[in-house]
Amino acid sequence: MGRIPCCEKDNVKRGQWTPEEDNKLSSYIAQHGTRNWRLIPKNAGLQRCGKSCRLRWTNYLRPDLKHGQFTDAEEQTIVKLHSVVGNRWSLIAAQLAGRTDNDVKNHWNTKLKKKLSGMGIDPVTHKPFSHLMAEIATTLAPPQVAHLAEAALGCFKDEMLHLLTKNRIDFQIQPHPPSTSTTTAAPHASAYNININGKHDEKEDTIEKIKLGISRAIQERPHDNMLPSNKPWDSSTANFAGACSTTAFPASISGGYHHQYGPPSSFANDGNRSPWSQISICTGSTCNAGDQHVRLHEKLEGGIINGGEDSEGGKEIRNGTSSMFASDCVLWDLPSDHDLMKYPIV
DNA sequence: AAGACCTACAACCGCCTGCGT
DNA sequence: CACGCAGGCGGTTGTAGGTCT
Repeated sequence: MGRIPCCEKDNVKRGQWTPEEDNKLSSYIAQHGTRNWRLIPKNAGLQRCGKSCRLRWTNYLRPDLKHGQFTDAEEQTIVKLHSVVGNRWSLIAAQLAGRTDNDVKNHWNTKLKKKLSGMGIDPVTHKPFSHLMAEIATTLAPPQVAHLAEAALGCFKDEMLHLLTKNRIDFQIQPHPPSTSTTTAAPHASAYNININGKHDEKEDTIEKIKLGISRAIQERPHDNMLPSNKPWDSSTANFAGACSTTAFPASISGGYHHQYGPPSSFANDGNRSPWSQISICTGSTCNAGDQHVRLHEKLEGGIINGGEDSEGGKEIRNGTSSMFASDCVLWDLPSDHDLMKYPIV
Protein backbone atom coordinates (compact mmCIF):
# COMPACT_ATOMS: atom_id res chain seq x y z
CA MET A 1 0.00 0.00 0.00
CA GLY A 2 1.52 3.25 -1.10
CA ARG A 3 1.67 6.40 0.85
CA ILE A 4 -1.21 8.81 0.47
CA PRO A 5 -0.05 11.81 -1.57
CA CYS A 6 0.14 15.05 0.33
CA CYS A 7 -2.21 16.69 -2.12
CA GLU A 8 -4.23 15.92 -5.22
CA LYS A 9 -1.67 16.19 -7.98
CA ASP A 10 -4.22 16.99 -10.65
CA ASN A 11 -5.22 20.30 -9.18
CA VAL A 12 -1.86 21.66 -8.23
CA LYS A 13 0.45 23.83 -10.21
CA ARG A 14 4.08 22.84 -10.44
CA GLY A 15 7.30 24.39 -11.59
CA GLN A 16 8.60 27.89 -11.14
CA TRP A 17 6.81 30.21 -8.78
CA THR A 18 5.56 33.52 -10.13
CA PRO A 19 5.97 36.82 -8.25
CA GLU A 20 2.20 36.87 -7.71
CA GLU A 21 2.31 33.49 -6.05
CA ASP A 22 5.23 34.59 -3.92
CA ASN A 23 3.28 37.65 -2.84
CA LYS A 24 0.22 35.64 -1.94
CA LEU A 25 2.21 33.17 0.08
CA SER A 26 4.32 35.82 1.81
CA SER A 27 1.41 37.98 2.79
CA TYR A 28 -0.62 35.03 3.99
CA ILE A 29 2.23 33.79 6.16
CA ALA A 30 2.88 37.28 7.45
CA GLN A 31 -0.69 37.38 8.71
CA HIS A 32 -1.28 33.82 9.79
CA GLY A 33 2.08 32.20 10.31
CA THR A 34 3.16 28.81 9.06
CA ARG A 35 0.91 26.47 10.98
CA ASN A 36 -0.48 23.60 8.93
CA TRP A 37 1.07 23.74 5.50
CA ARG A 38 -1.71 21.67 4.04
CA LEU A 39 -4.20 24.46 4.63
CA ILE A 40 -1.96 27.32 3.64
CA PRO A 41 -2.27 27.02 -0.15
CA LYS A 42 -6.06 26.72 0.08
CA ASN A 43 -6.42 29.68 2.38
CA ALA A 44 -3.88 31.77 0.51
CA GLY A 45 -5.60 31.13 -2.80
CA LEU A 46 -2.74 29.18 -4.29
CA GLN A 47 -3.00 26.14 -6.53
CA ARG A 48 0.04 24.60 -4.98
CA CYS A 49 0.81 21.61 -2.85
CA GLY A 50 1.38 22.45 0.80
CA LYS A 51 4.78 20.89 0.62
CA SER A 52 5.69 23.05 -2.33
CA CYS A 53 4.60 26.12 -0.36
CA ARG A 54 6.69 25.09 2.59
CA LEU A 55 9.75 24.60 0.40
CA ARG A 56 9.23 27.90 -1.35
CA TRP A 57 8.95 29.66 1.97
CA THR A 58 11.83 27.95 3.74
CA ASN A 59 14.22 28.01 0.81
CA TYR A 60 13.46 31.32 -0.79
CA LEU A 61 10.88 33.65 0.73
CA ARG A 62 11.81 33.63 4.40
CA PRO A 63 12.88 37.17 5.25
CA ASP A 64 15.91 36.08 7.23
CA LEU A 65 17.55 34.35 4.29
CA LYS A 66 20.79 35.44 2.70
CA HIS A 67 20.80 35.23 -1.08
CA GLY A 68 24.29 36.28 -2.04
CA GLN A 69 27.51 34.43 -2.67
CA PHE A 70 28.92 32.21 0.00
CA THR A 71 31.82 33.83 1.80
CA ASP A 72 35.15 32.16 2.39
CA ALA A 73 34.27 31.75 6.03
CA GLU A 74 30.99 30.09 5.15
CA GLU A 75 32.73 27.75 2.74
CA GLN A 76 35.25 26.89 5.39
CA THR A 77 32.48 26.08 7.79
CA ILE A 78 30.71 23.90 5.28
CA VAL A 79 33.83 21.93 4.47
CA LYS A 80 34.70 21.54 8.11
CA LEU A 81 31.27 20.37 9.07
CA HIS A 82 30.94 18.14 6.04
CA SER A 83 34.14 16.36 6.97
CA VAL A 84 32.53 15.43 10.23
CA VAL A 85 28.85 14.98 9.58
CA GLY A 86 28.79 14.17 5.89
CA ASN A 87 25.73 15.07 3.87
CA ARG A 88 23.70 16.24 6.85
CA TRP A 89 22.81 19.44 5.09
CA SER A 90 20.29 20.68 7.58
CA LEU A 91 22.81 20.24 10.36
CA ILE A 92 25.41 22.16 8.41
CA ALA A 93 22.96 24.86 7.39
CA ALA A 94 21.97 25.32 11.01
CA GLN A 95 25.47 26.64 11.68
CA LEU A 96 25.21 29.23 8.91
CA ALA A 97 22.88 32.08 9.59
CA GLY A 98 20.54 32.76 6.70
CA ARG A 99 21.46 29.68 4.69
CA THR A 100 19.18 26.75 3.99
CA ASP A 101 20.02 23.12 3.64
CA ASN A 102 19.15 23.40 -0.04
CA ASP A 103 21.58 26.30 -0.43
CA VAL A 104 24.35 24.43 1.26
CA LYS A 105 23.68 21.26 -0.66
CA ASN A 106 23.66 23.05 -3.98
CA HIS A 107 26.78 24.99 -3.17
CA TRP A 108 28.52 21.83 -2.14
CA ASN A 109 27.52 19.93 -5.24
CA THR A 110 28.30 22.68 -7.70
CA LYS A 111 31.39 24.27 -6.23
CA LEU A 112 32.94 22.92 -3.10
CA LYS A 113 33.13 19.33 -4.26
CA LYS A 114 35.04 20.36 -7.34
CA LYS A 115 37.17 22.73 -5.34
CA LEU A 116 38.26 19.94 -3.02
CA SER A 117 38.83 17.54 -5.89
CA GLY A 118 40.91 20.16 -7.58
CA MET A 119 42.99 20.37 -4.46
CA GLY A 120 43.56 16.65 -4.50
CA ILE A 121 41.18 15.96 -1.65
CA ASP A 122 38.53 13.35 -1.92
CA PRO A 123 35.29 15.21 -1.13
CA VAL A 124 33.69 12.11 0.33
CA THR A 125 36.34 11.05 2.78
CA HIS A 126 38.12 14.43 3.01
CA LYS A 127 41.36 12.59 2.67
CA PRO A 128 44.00 13.53 0.11
CA PHE A 129 43.92 11.27 -2.90
CA SER A 130 47.52 10.41 -2.19
CA HIS A 131 46.38 9.04 1.14
CA LEU A 132 43.88 6.82 -0.60
CA MET A 133 46.56 5.60 -2.91
CA ALA A 134 48.82 4.86 0.01
CA GLU A 135 46.05 2.99 1.74
CA ILE A 136 45.54 0.83 -1.27
CA ALA A 137 49.21 0.21 -1.51
CA THR A 138 49.70 -0.61 2.14
CA THR A 139 46.74 -2.87 2.68
CA LEU A 140 46.94 -5.15 -0.30
CA ALA A 141 49.38 -7.52 -1.85
CA PRO A 142 50.71 -6.51 -5.28
CA PRO A 143 48.29 -8.48 -7.48
CA GLN A 144 45.32 -7.10 -5.59
CA VAL A 145 46.77 -3.63 -5.57
CA ALA A 146 46.80 -3.50 -9.30
CA HIS A 147 43.13 -4.41 -9.52
CA LEU A 148 42.03 -2.12 -6.77
CA ALA A 149 44.06 0.70 -8.17
CA GLU A 150 42.22 0.27 -11.42
CA ALA A 151 38.96 0.40 -9.52
CA ALA A 152 40.04 3.47 -7.61
CA LEU A 153 41.05 5.06 -10.84
CA GLY A 154 37.59 4.40 -12.16
CA CYS A 155 36.09 6.08 -9.13
CA PHE A 156 37.61 9.47 -9.59
CA LYS A 157 38.84 9.32 -13.13
CA ASP A 158 35.77 11.01 -14.47
CA GLU A 159 35.97 13.80 -11.97
CA MET A 160 39.63 14.28 -12.64
CA LEU A 161 39.14 14.22 -16.37
CA HIS A 162 36.46 16.79 -15.99
CA LEU A 163 38.75 19.03 -14.01
CA LEU A 164 41.68 18.46 -16.29
CA THR A 165 39.91 18.97 -19.55
CA LYS A 166 37.44 21.65 -18.52
CA ASN A 167 40.14 23.78 -17.04
CA ARG A 168 42.65 22.93 -19.68
CA ILE A 169 45.30 21.75 -17.37
CA ASP A 170 48.05 19.80 -18.92
CA PHE A 171 49.54 17.56 -16.34
CA GLN A 172 53.03 16.70 -17.32
CA ILE A 173 54.43 14.29 -14.87
CA GLN A 174 58.16 14.47 -15.05
CA PRO A 175 61.03 13.83 -12.72
CA HIS A 176 62.44 16.73 -10.79
CA PRO A 177 65.32 18.23 -12.63
CA PRO A 178 68.55 17.36 -10.85
CA SER A 179 69.44 20.61 -9.18
CA THR A 180 68.21 23.59 -11.09
CA SER A 181 64.95 23.85 -9.32
CA THR A 182 66.02 24.54 -5.80
CA THR A 183 64.75 28.06 -5.83
CA THR A 184 62.15 27.98 -8.50
CA ALA A 185 60.49 24.62 -8.38
CA ALA A 186 57.42 23.97 -6.35
CA PRO A 187 58.76 23.44 -2.90
CA HIS A 188 57.04 20.21 -2.12
CA ALA A 189 58.92 16.97 -1.92
CA SER A 190 56.91 15.09 -4.47
CA ALA A 191 58.70 12.78 -6.79
CA TYR A 192 57.32 14.75 -9.70
CA ASN A 193 56.67 18.19 -10.89
CA ILE A 194 53.23 18.77 -12.27
CA ASN A 195 53.15 21.51 -14.82
CA ILE A 196 50.06 23.32 -15.82
CA ASN A 197 50.73 24.52 -19.28
CA GLY A 198 47.51 25.52 -20.92
CA LYS A 199 45.59 23.78 -23.67
CA HIS A 200 45.85 20.07 -23.95
CA ASP A 201 42.94 17.84 -24.54
CA GLU A 202 44.10 14.29 -24.86
CA LYS A 203 42.00 12.34 -22.47
CA GLU A 204 43.64 9.03 -23.13
CA ASP A 205 46.98 10.54 -22.49
CA THR A 206 45.70 11.88 -19.22
CA ILE A 207 44.36 8.53 -18.20
CA GLU A 208 47.73 7.02 -18.87
CA LYS A 209 49.35 9.63 -16.72
CA ILE A 210 46.95 8.95 -13.91
CA LYS A 211 47.68 5.27 -14.22
CA LEU A 212 51.35 6.03 -14.11
CA GLY A 213 50.77 7.97 -10.95
CA ILE A 214 48.97 5.09 -9.36
CA SER A 215 51.63 2.59 -10.22
CA ARG A 216 54.23 4.97 -8.97
CA ALA A 217 52.34 5.26 -5.70
CA ILE A 218 52.26 1.50 -5.47
CA GLN A 219 55.95 1.19 -6.10
CA GLU A 220 56.76 3.78 -3.51
CA ARG A 221 54.33 2.56 -0.95
CA PRO A 222 55.49 3.03 2.59
CA HIS A 223 56.04 0.10 4.90
CA ASP A 224 52.84 -1.22 6.32
CA ASN A 225 53.66 -0.18 9.81
CA MET A 226 54.17 3.41 8.83
CA LEU A 227 50.57 4.31 8.50
CA PRO A 228 48.97 5.42 11.70
CA SER A 229 46.69 2.87 13.20
CA ASN A 230 44.16 5.37 14.42
CA LYS A 231 42.62 6.77 11.31
CA PRO A 232 40.81 10.00 11.93
CA TRP A 233 38.55 9.49 8.99
CA ASP A 234 37.28 6.36 10.69
CA SER A 235 36.88 7.97 14.02
CA SER A 236 35.35 11.18 12.84
CA THR A 237 31.88 9.78 12.97
CA ALA A 238 32.48 8.58 16.44
CA ASN A 239 33.80 11.97 17.41
CA PHE A 240 30.71 13.53 16.11
CA ALA A 241 28.44 11.06 17.78
CA GLY A 242 29.95 12.12 21.04
CA ALA A 243 29.98 15.75 20.14
CA CYS A 244 26.41 15.65 19.07
CA SER A 245 25.22 14.69 22.45
CA THR A 246 26.21 18.10 23.64
CA THR A 247 25.34 21.46 22.24
CA ALA A 248 28.98 22.39 21.79
CA PHE A 249 29.59 20.47 18.68
CA PRO A 250 31.18 23.13 16.53
CA ALA A 251 34.17 23.19 18.84
CA SER A 252 34.43 19.45 18.66
CA ILE A 253 34.18 19.60 14.94
CA SER A 254 37.08 21.95 14.60
CA GLY A 255 39.05 19.60 16.76
CA GLY A 256 38.30 16.69 14.53
CA TYR A 257 38.81 18.61 11.39
CA HIS A 258 42.36 19.67 11.68
CA HIS A 259 43.28 16.08 12.15
CA GLN A 260 42.62 15.74 8.52
CA TYR A 261 43.76 18.97 7.06
CA GLY A 262 46.73 19.93 9.12
CA PRO A 263 47.53 22.08 12.10
CA PRO A 264 44.72 23.95 13.79
CA SER A 265 46.21 27.23 12.68
CA SER A 266 45.24 26.28 9.16
CA PHE A 267 41.83 27.51 9.94
CA ALA A 268 42.62 30.35 12.19
CA ASN A 269 41.48 33.55 10.71
CA ASP A 270 44.80 35.21 10.20
CA GLY A 271 44.20 38.16 8.03
CA ASN A 272 43.92 37.89 4.30
CA ARG A 273 45.15 34.41 3.79
CA SER A 274 42.88 32.29 1.77
CA PRO A 275 41.69 29.33 3.74
CA TRP A 276 41.98 27.30 0.58
CA SER A 277 45.62 27.92 0.16
CA GLN A 278 46.10 26.92 3.74
CA ILE A 279 44.18 23.74 3.35
CA SER A 280 46.08 22.84 0.26
CA ILE A 281 49.48 23.15 1.75
CA CYS A 282 48.65 20.99 4.67
CA THR A 283 47.12 18.01 3.03
CA GLY A 284 48.75 14.72 3.73
CA SER A 285 51.87 14.11 1.77
CA THR A 286 52.13 17.63 0.51
CA CYS A 287 52.94 19.23 3.73
CA ASN A 288 56.59 19.42 4.48
CA ALA A 289 57.87 20.94 7.60
CA GLY A 290 60.09 23.93 8.07
CA ASP A 291 61.44 26.10 5.33
CA GLN A 292 59.67 24.29 2.58
CA HIS A 293 56.37 24.96 4.23
CA VAL A 294 57.14 28.63 4.58
CA ARG A 295 58.35 28.90 1.02
CA LEU A 296 55.22 27.30 -0.22
CA HIS A 297 53.15 29.83 1.65
CA GLU A 298 55.15 32.58 0.05
CA LYS A 299 54.83 31.02 -3.34
CA LEU A 300 51.14 30.58 -3.12
CA GLU A 301 50.47 33.99 -1.78
CA GLY A 302 52.91 35.93 -3.87
CA GLY A 303 52.88 34.21 -7.19
CA ILE A 304 49.55 32.54 -7.51
CA ILE A 305 46.87 33.71 -5.19
CA ASN A 306 47.63 37.27 -6.04
CA GLY A 307 46.95 36.49 -9.63
CA GLY A 308 50.53 36.27 -10.76
CA GLU A 309 52.34 33.61 -12.63
CA ASP A 310 54.75 31.42 -10.87
CA SER A 311 58.25 30.83 -11.89
CA GLU A 312 57.43 27.55 -13.56
CA GLY A 313 54.92 29.08 -15.81
CA GLY A 314 51.90 27.89 -13.89
CA LYS A 315 48.90 30.10 -14.21
CA GLU A 316 45.90 30.66 -12.13
CA ILE A 317 43.13 28.80 -13.77
CA ARG A 318 40.05 30.61 -12.64
CA ASN A 319 39.96 34.29 -12.14
CA GLY A 320 40.51 35.29 -8.60
CA THR A 321 40.53 31.89 -7.00
CA SER A 322 43.35 29.72 -5.92
CA SER A 323 41.39 26.55 -6.07
CA MET A 324 42.63 25.05 -9.25
CA PHE A 325 46.14 26.09 -8.80
CA ALA A 326 46.15 24.52 -5.43
CA SER A 327 46.02 21.29 -7.32
CA ASP A 328 49.53 21.96 -8.44
CA CYS A 329 50.56 21.31 -4.92
CA VAL A 330 48.55 18.30 -4.00
CA LEU A 331 47.03 16.60 -6.99
CA TRP A 332 48.90 13.43 -7.78
CA ASP A 333 51.38 14.39 -5.23
CA LEU A 334 52.60 10.88 -4.98
CA PRO A 335 53.68 9.58 -1.65
CA SER A 336 57.32 9.03 -1.11
CA ASP A 337 58.29 6.80 1.75
CA HIS A 338 58.09 9.19 4.60
CA ASP A 339 56.23 11.98 2.93
CA LEU A 340 52.92 10.78 4.20
CA MET A 341 54.22 10.54 7.69
CA LYS A 342 55.61 14.02 7.95
CA TYR A 343 52.39 15.16 9.49
CA PRO A 344 51.08 12.16 11.31
CA ILE A 345 47.41 12.35 11.85
CA VAL A 346 47.05 12.70 15.55
C1' DA B 1 24.94 34.26 -35.18
C1' DA B 2 23.43 30.02 -33.71
C1' DG B 3 23.59 25.80 -31.63
C1' DA B 4 25.87 22.99 -28.13
C1' DC B 5 27.32 22.70 -23.77
C1' DC B 6 27.83 23.98 -18.92
C1' DT B 7 26.63 25.89 -14.43
C1' DA B 8 23.93 27.28 -10.69
C1' DC B 9 19.99 27.01 -8.42
C1' DA B 10 15.04 26.18 -7.76
C1' DA B 11 11.85 22.69 -7.27
C1' DC B 12 10.31 18.07 -6.86
C1' DC B 13 10.21 13.30 -5.07
C1' DG B 14 10.08 9.77 -1.88
C1' DC B 15 11.53 8.17 2.49
C1' DC B 16 11.90 8.90 7.45
C1' DT B 17 10.62 10.66 11.96
C1' DG B 18 7.88 12.44 15.51
C1' DC B 19 3.57 13.56 17.32
C1' DG B 20 -1.30 13.37 18.23
C1' DT B 21 -5.20 10.45 18.54
C1' DC C 1 0.34 0.15 20.71
C1' DA C 2 -1.01 1.13 16.06
C1' DC C 3 -2.15 4.30 12.80
C1' DG C 4 -2.29 8.48 10.06
C1' DC C 5 -0.51 12.71 9.11
C1' DA C 6 2.60 16.82 8.82
C1' DG C 7 6.92 18.24 8.48
C1' DG C 8 11.87 17.39 7.74
C1' DC C 9 15.50 15.62 5.07
C1' DG C 10 18.65 14.21 1.35
C1' DG C 11 18.88 12.88 -3.41
C1' DT C 12 17.62 13.98 -7.94
C1' DT C 13 15.76 16.50 -11.79
C1' DG C 14 14.46 20.54 -14.50
C1' DT C 15 15.57 24.79 -16.38
C1' DA C 16 17.19 29.56 -17.18
C1' DG C 17 21.00 31.95 -18.26
C1' DG C 18 25.74 32.15 -19.42
C1' DT C 19 29.77 30.57 -22.10
C1' DC C 20 32.03 28.24 -25.69
C1' DT C 21 32.80 26.60 -30.37
